[in-house]
Amino acid sequence: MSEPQLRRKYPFDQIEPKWQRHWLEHKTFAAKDDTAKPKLYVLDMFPYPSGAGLHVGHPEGYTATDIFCRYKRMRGFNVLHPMGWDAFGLPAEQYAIDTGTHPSVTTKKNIDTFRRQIQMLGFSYDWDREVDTTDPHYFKWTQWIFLQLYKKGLAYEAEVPVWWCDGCKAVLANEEVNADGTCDRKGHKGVYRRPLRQWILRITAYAERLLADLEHVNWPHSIKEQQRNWIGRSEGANVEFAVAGSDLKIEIFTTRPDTLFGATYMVLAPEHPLVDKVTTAAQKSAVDTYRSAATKKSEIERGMTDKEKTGVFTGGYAVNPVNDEKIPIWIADYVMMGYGTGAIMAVPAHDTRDFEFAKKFGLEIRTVVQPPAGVDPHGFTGDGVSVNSGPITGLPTPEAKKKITEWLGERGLGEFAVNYKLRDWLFSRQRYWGEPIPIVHCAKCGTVPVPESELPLRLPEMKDYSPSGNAEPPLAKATDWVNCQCPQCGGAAKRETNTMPQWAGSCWYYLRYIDPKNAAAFVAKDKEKYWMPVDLYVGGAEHAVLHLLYSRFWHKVLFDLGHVSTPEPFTRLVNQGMILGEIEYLLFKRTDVNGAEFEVSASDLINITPMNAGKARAAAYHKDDPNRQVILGYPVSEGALTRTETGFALKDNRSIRVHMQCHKMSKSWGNVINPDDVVKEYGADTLRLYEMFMGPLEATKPWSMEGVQGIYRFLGRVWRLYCDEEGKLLVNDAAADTKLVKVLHQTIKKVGDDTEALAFNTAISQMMIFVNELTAQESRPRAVLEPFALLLAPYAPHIAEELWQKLGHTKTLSCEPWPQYDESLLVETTVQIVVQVNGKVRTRLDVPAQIAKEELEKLALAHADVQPFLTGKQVKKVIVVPGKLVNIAAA
RNA sequence: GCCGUCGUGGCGGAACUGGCAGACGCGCUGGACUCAAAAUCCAGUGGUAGCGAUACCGUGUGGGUUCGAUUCCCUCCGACGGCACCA
Repeated sequence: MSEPQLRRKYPFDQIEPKWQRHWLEHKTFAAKDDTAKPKLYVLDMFPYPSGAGLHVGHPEGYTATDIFCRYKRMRGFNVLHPMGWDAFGLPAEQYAIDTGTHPSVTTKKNIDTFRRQIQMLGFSYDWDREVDTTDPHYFKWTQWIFLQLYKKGLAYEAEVPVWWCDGCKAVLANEEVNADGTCDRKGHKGVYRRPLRQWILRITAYAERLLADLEHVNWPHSIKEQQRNWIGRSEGANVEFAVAGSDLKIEIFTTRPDTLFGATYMVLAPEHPLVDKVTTAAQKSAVDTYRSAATKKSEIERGMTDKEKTGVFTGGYAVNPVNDEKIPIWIADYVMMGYGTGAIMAVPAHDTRDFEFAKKFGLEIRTVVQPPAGVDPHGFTGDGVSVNSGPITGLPTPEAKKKITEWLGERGLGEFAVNYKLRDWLFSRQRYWGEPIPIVHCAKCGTVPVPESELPLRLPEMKDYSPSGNAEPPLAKATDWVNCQCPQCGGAAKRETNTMPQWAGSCWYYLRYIDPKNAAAFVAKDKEKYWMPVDLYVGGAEHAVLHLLYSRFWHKVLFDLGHVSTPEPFTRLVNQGMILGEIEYLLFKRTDVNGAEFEVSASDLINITPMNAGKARAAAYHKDDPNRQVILGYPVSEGALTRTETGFALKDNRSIRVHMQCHKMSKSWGNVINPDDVVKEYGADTLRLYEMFMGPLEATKPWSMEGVQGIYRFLGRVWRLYCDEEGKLLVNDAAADTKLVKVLHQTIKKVGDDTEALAFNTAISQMMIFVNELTAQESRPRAVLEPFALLLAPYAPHIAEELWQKLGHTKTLSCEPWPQYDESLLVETTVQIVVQVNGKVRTRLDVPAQIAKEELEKLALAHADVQPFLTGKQVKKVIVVPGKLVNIAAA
């Protein structure tokens, strides 16, 4: 591949560095805090500068926003488009532990690489606003915001069971634990619960607003839905059950208070504090055994074993407040301590879980909701009509809920309640490379915030950052740093040794860009007011519930404190889709007992599962093999294949079908495309344009090197429209013919409309149509080529600038106004009308655009190609859509 | 299991509020240029039948609404993403 250097179709290797330098030196894209122009704040999710460098996924979103920004500048907007680094985090620290290099050194190096790579793509960032979350001038304000939260009572310490990851030797947030019990960051398996003193942010206090305000943002439906699910609001009632023979009360939460009359037992979570008190002597050993087994399992393991329900009777009884019936109290691990009150009333007739449990343990199942006719009431969880339910008998479910809640309220037995799945945010990490939490622990004064005047609180220099493994953060070893004076009483005190999680710095970075050098405030009020909110935010969907929920939370706190002027930070959010590796073809082979290999047609396989072991890329079973012997699939080159009616098959043996697949780019799949290589071979403009041409921004799509070459050819053709092989200008002042002018104006309209709508792929195809049209012509009129350079500029800015300069302009085209199209030129004088008979196209008519309906109908009916389809039939109806078609309904 | 998104040629994908399905690109086929190749340019390219004009079929499946459905409604199938004993 790399031997004969591809002949340059145009000198991108000279043009691109030239213009990148020009833009940087002239600060072409510096945003001015200029209130006269309409503002536009376009934000990219800033990257974590990993050692691996830029990935082709990064430029996808960055190119999209860059095109939008460049376009909007030409439309007269004052655009803020910044970039920075989310640079705290584990990999740099891990690297430090492995090599002894200080994380700040690694971080700086990685940032330099990322900056170089990003600048090499010609993005129009305002580099004077670059931020770095590890810069003390930046994290000073991260710490400051933490103190505002602390002062508002939104940050607190607690000894709580937390997710501990043996692999990372650190606590994970709920959000960092995968559903299968592994760590989200590294996939480590040893993740379990352990109690630890933690800093926690009271995000639950904002649950209602975080949910409600989703109504007001223009975000993808799926992201909003994910946030709603994560917050998990549900309405119901808290109800108190007395414990029989004692003064104890057990509070439960239910979303179905209307089924209270069907409660035949109660379940406590094994960790519930009242378990000991309700357990009878006879049941004590059984309960203890069950409980210790349950605590050994993590909450995730419990969730995963979605098989048999388990539980133990405590021996105690509760009294159902609605009918004074005694019901047994059980403990079972299908009830979680972390949700609601950790206790439930069990209504086996109308709750799936309770139903299963009751069946297993032979507990009473009592129907209290009558389902619609024909539905089995046992295990019916939908809405119906209450039966056998005292005061609410006969009421439909929604009314029954309301009425019984009122009834409980009047008697002091319960009340309306709202519950959330959302838990408070575990905010501390037992690691070195993060923002120190600006808190001092004093024996006399307790927890004391570091005075704001002493911020930033820097990390101490350390030689050994390795975590001790016993949950003692590495900072504890920096005794000179830890031992300090209490800011309040002046006595001996110790600093907090936990650090903040990586999410902290990214919670507010979009605010710092607005005023990145301000030493007196995290952002000046007037500037904040001018630039906020962010008009467009583009990034990956993987941040749906983490970063995006956390930053909304912080923003709302800052809003309540009067520091920012908008309740939501990001007006519009767009997720760019993932770029997958190239499509590969797999040939499946089976080995028989003698070791001979047989090729197997993919059409005979089931359960084809991608895998990566040795050379094999997928595993499958033969559809007729009851023994399920594993058959492996190996990559095969496209050249060995041929097309058949049913798909791709081997050239040599057409009965052997191959399987097509593609997956996420990753080192292990060996399908990673490095942007550096693409830029070197084809140039940045090609990379930008290709990534936008692949498909809709939001879609997941596979990489194709041939597609890159197609774009490269296109840019070569663009270049040759303007100049010859020696670079001599071909453009002349000859008049453009009307057809060309028309295509130009169509292109101006479509590229403008599509860019506005972020439909970059179709904008590019329109530019291709324009170039194809012009290539077919002899003349090269300036009147169409000049505006075209401007249209191309947001997409392929380097080549556009160079051509603009060749056309004789001395200033950058970045500030030129966007070309205007002339509506009158787009109007067709004659149009082609489709004539259908019963919905099928039978002929086409070229007619004047203004033709009368009746005239058109007459022409259509009389047409020679139409007549044969009408003979022997009666015309029932004729539909005429002006400018489009005539449809004759005949029978 | 629940929630969400989506199924269009050989491939990536177009198609405004229901109105010519397959724009544009890739790939492939043929041609021009060349000693030859690369590059470039031109032409063709959903399937089936036919020399042909043309005809029939065709937007995951089955149905419905409509003069007309890739688009709207219902059923089922499949893919992807998220959540997962949340009371």
